[in-house]
Amino acid sequence: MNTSLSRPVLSEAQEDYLKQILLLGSAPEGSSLEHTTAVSTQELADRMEVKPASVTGMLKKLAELALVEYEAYKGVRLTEAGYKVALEVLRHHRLLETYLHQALGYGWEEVHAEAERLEHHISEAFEKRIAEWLGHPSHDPHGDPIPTAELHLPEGVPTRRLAALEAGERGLVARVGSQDQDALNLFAHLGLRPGAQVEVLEHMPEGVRVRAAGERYLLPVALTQIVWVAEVGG
Amino acid sequence: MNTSLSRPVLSEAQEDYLKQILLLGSAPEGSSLEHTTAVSTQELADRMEVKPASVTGMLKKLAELALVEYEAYKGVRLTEAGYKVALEVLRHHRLLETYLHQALGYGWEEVHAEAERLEHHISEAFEKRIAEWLGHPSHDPHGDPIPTAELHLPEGVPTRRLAALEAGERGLVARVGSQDQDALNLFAHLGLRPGAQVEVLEHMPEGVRVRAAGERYLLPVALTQIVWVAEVGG
DNA sequence: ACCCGGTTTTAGGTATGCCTAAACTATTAG
DNA sequence: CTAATAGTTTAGGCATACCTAAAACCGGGT
Repeated sequence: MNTSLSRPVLSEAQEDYLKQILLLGSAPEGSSLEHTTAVSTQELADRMEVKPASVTGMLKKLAELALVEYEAYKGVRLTEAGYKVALEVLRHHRLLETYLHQALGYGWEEVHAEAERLEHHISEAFEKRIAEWLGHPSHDPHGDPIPTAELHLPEGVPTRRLAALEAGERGLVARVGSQDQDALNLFAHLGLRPGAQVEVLEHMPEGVRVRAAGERYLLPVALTQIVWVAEVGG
Repeated sequence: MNTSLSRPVLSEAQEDYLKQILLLGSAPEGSSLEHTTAVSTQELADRMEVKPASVTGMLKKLAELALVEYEAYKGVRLTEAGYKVALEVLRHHRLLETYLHQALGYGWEEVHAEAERLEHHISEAFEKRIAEWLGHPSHDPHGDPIPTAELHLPEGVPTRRLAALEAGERGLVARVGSQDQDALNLFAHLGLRPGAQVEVLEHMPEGVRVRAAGERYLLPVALTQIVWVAEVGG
């Protein structure tokens, strides 16, 4: 009954590369392999905190395994097989984040680092048990979609960046798309979490004045690019 | 607030060696560093499923880190520092086993493999949260004692091997001390789990006739050495 | 058309943790 | 007391996954 008979055993590093190629190559709301773009060596090197030369080496290895299509000087794309692996890793990650939050009381801003380490080490049995415990959730605590057991990414409701709201508009935080711990801590502190209501009060040169959790803040522009907002009634 | 400031970052392999040196060097009921015996290269090689040459190499490295005392041809012992690390790993392992059993519904015979992989990858925060969720348990699902947060091994009630009971004697299974999955599966199947009552019916050349969970079995001698039994009323 | 600077790749090196094969040590049997 | 044998260590290799330094590429601006 093992449905992933064909899955070769990959190293932690290899899984991480595939996951990052997926994340970097996907549009913020993209969901299928066809909608991904090629990812550069540099981008990967930055994200993985590794030198570009190391990335080149790994990409060659992944290309040999037919998990990516790689042409020198032109960036990488996932193959169908590589996409599957990336989604599996992403499913582990996001299920773990959700479980840590719901079952163990971690703050939504704390779950990333722990999940990052565990995602490569849990069995399919573990994945299944936490998914069942959670009732097969569709989104993690950051608002990111969790790939299904069949490895499809659920479509989300339409969202816009917080930066794109006009003064006076309100919305519900749908997703906080940051990997940066400091930014997450700040958002958590401000009560700007998925599910919360926000209102844009005013656009200023240094940022955006918003109201969230009953308080007003001036949010630097960079941070308003990271928060995705859905219609209030939607 | 980090209480383990001094703890150097060790590799997974190094942690595993330290753990096995502790387990192999401890008497079945032993609990302090003074009561441990030296462990041979061969024993370690067998347990870790690795060649003796590899063990020698690792022991040299651990000796340099002052985690073990090692003299060529004479086996290894843990130092105070190595003992601490080993207990920490053991605590992670046994807490995880307990958590998998209690919180996620794993069978007591299934938890070992999953815990084995996860023990090296959980944070102190994770350890703390599952310990709290479990109410700071003193024993894992196999009946093995869990080192406390302060890294002391709790004393157990006195136990004897099932093999040592006279015909007609009864007792409570206190501990099933096996790492072998097949043996565990068998015990689980027979209902011979920690907490269950057993009675020795008869000693025979090929094994011991016992009654457990209302049924009678002939248990091979080797397996009766693995099961530890406490007084019924004790 | 060409040059410059950033990006990417090549070449060569490190550390870990395992392997095999061969040399060595210790202990036990005769 | 020596010789066989079981246990151990040394020597030399391999794969992974990183690194630095230097060479190769490529696209934009003049």
